[in-house]
Amino acid sequence: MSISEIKNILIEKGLKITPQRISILEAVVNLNNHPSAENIIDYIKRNNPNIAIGTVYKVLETLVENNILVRVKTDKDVMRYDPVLENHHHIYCLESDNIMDYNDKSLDKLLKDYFKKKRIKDFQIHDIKLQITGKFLNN
Amino acid sequence: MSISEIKNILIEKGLKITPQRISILEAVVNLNNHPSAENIIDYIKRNNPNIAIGTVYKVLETLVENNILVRVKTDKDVMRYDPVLENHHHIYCLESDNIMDYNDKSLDKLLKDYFKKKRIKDFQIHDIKLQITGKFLNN
DNA sequence: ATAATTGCAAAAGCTTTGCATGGCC
DNA sequence: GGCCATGCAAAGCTTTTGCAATTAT
Repeated sequence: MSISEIKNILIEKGLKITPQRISILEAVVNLNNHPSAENIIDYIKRNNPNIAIGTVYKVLETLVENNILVRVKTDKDVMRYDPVLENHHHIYCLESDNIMDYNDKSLDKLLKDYFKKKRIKDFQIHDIKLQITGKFLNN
Repeated sequence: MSISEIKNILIEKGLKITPQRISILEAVVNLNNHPSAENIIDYIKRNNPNIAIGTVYKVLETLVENNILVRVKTDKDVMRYDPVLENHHHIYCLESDNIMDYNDKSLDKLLKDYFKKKRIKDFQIHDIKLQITGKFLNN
């Protein structure tokens, strides 16, 4: 994702464009691995050593509020961040901190059809995400 | 769940039976709402004001290690705990911190059949949990 | 111009840790 | 009796907060 695409995302949401916001969003997209705040800070500091930790947290908060990122929680204790691209599921590795995206249109359709028929009482479903846990083979 | 059932769970796992472990496990089961450590401490202190916070965390750790409890992932920043009864899914309320259990055998079968046919490359699925988010109506 | 954002440092959670004391088997 | 669990308090981490200085529109 290019810088101008990132700028467009910010503009669309009516957010001011700042170098910090650009590099943070760029980091999350480029790291592409559901980074924690710490991962993001490390990544940015490689090229731009002057970014305040507080700023990173504030920017992440803003991006989550504006639906540009979502928080992903793991069994461990650190918050991780994911770009909102489209609805997708997550694969959690039992043996490492790896989180992989899982996209599967036909699964989504299956679930959609299933819950169209089978309603949950007094509940309006907004969305459904799968947490798939397991092991990667032969790595 | 009775105290003797709770004791049996501990015995089965070869864990020593202590009043603290019993009341913590009892709290998680009775609260029945995916309590946080804080919720558990509050609940226990009603009847037994002398329990150390550190102990609660240590016991929770032990219970998770022994597969008696699992940690529940939320977008917020607090860890919550859930008894391991059977595989079940979670309904997250968008408007409150409520997490509800969702059991659905036919859904489980659907998913099992689906992933029997559709494999994920180089990955062995251990289990699949749904995170259903949405709103409760007319409450 | 002015309203929003950043940087910095301090503080605020939640959770973990170390060690002496006490309790379970 | 021996070993494991508990209590307590301190420390550790991640995240949040307040405010002055800076920057984007």
